[in-house]
Amino acid sequence: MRTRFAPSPTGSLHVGGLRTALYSYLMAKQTEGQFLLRIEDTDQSREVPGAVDIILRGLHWAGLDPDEGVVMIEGVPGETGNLGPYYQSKRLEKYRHAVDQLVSGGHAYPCFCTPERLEQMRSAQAAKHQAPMYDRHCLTLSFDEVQMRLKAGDKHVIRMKVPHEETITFEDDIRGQVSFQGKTIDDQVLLKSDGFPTYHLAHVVDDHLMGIDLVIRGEEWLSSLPKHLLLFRWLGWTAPRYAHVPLLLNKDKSKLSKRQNSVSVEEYIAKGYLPEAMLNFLAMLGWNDGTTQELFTMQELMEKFSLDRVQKSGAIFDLDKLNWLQGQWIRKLTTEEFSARIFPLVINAYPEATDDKDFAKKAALIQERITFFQEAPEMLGYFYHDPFIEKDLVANKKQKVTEEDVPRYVKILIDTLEPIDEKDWNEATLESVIRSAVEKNELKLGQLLWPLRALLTGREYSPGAFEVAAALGKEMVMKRLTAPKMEQ
RNA sequence: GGCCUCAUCGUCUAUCGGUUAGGACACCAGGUUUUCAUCCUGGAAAGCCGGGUUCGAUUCCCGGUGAGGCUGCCA
Repeated sequence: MRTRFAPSPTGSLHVGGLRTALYSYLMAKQTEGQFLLRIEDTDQSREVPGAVDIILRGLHWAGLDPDEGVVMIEGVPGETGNLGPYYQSKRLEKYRHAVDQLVSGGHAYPCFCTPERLEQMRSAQAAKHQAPMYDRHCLTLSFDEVQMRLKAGDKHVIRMKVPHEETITFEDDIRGQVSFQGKTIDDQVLLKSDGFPTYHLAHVVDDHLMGIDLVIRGEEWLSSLPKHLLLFRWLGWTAPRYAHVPLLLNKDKSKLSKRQNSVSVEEYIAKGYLPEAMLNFLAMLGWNDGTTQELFTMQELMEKFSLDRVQKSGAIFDLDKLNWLQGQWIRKLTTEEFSARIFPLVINAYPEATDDKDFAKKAALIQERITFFQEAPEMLGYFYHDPFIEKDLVANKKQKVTEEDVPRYVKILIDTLEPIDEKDWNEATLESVIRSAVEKNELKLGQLLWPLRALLTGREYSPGAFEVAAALGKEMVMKRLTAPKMEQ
């Protein structure tokens, strides 16, 4: 099966687009088919330089590299495949050819109406509570007049001539049977006056010529599907199958928008989301495998995904769930992977960490404690510089450590830890000696551990006291206990 | 306004006529040999409304209501 993703180069890759790309990719891969990328750059006014690069990089990040069409070649956007070009702006003659065929078949006609006239017409229709539709004014022009104006080079568009008496019925892979009455369908512009096609024409021509047999796209396209089907029929082509996926929604249930959400994949990449988490999240928004499984790898998605289990209603883009997934996937990384991922961030903040042979050990301590790699430097800072200790931090009511107790507890800690030999300095030893000190002094464990941890890290929360002390080494621990950098 | 689509906990969803309507996120409570996090246990939380079909409807049909999408020489 051949599927495609066909975004417009408007500057960013939309998460909704990434989801349809994912579904398309999965459908292609399940059947060992191809997943293509085509760039829909037919609106010159909306084009943004560098946009294709962004799209390609986003897809690559997600692991959805296209097999054919516009692809990254040695780091720059290029094209591969023999059904190109894969940029619509380079396919103008193909659209022109299709349009000629439609016009000569009587299914399309030139329209010379000015934007001003169209606007007037629409507001008049609105005033009468009528659906705004082209009134077919230019269809009343005589053959000779049309020829004359064409020859004179009058500005015009080509519109499709929708049969009003017909009802168009079709089968959508997600929604089932849907039908439209011809009289409610507008005579869509197919070719703009600048010679570029509109989406409708370009989609039909390209998806036919590129051999696409399943089109997966957002629900916002459902109402223009009858137009597309008409075009396929008039051109004598077999239409592909269609699957209109439910929309991604804002909290207020409107179509996911920039105003209310981060909608571009680049933003999520920058925030440090794992592609695994994003893909998992996107797959689950509107699809499930029928079991209670929540975590899916790309491999599992490839095996289990199916359109008939895709939801019909829109899904709110719930960041809480994404973040939970992110945490799950962070924890699934091996210690080595996790460590390698946070290393550059940490040495950027603490160059001292560069030569730290035990970095991976420290990294392991925080893997269960963070959701984003970016949190790592902050969580590891005290390993690389002596923290300032706020007075209020060491005394802690809940741990039954009063300000007056602190000196005594610290002394117990020093007396307990000092005798330990450097080579016995590890979590197990630390735990056992501190436990016996607790017993001997009739204290609660927290009464020693809280001040210890606080003095070592300077933080309200961190990995456990034993772990931190072990990782820090005896020298540093003793230094921080005996001469803490107190902050008043 | 017209056309189209959709409708189960706050959110994502399971259920293919018979269930104490299940799971997950979020939330609340408790536990997990100090904190935070993780993890575990428990709790609260849903079939939009009205008809019909049926022995029996969340499930099938109709109507209403609500929500969304489209209604551009944008995609």
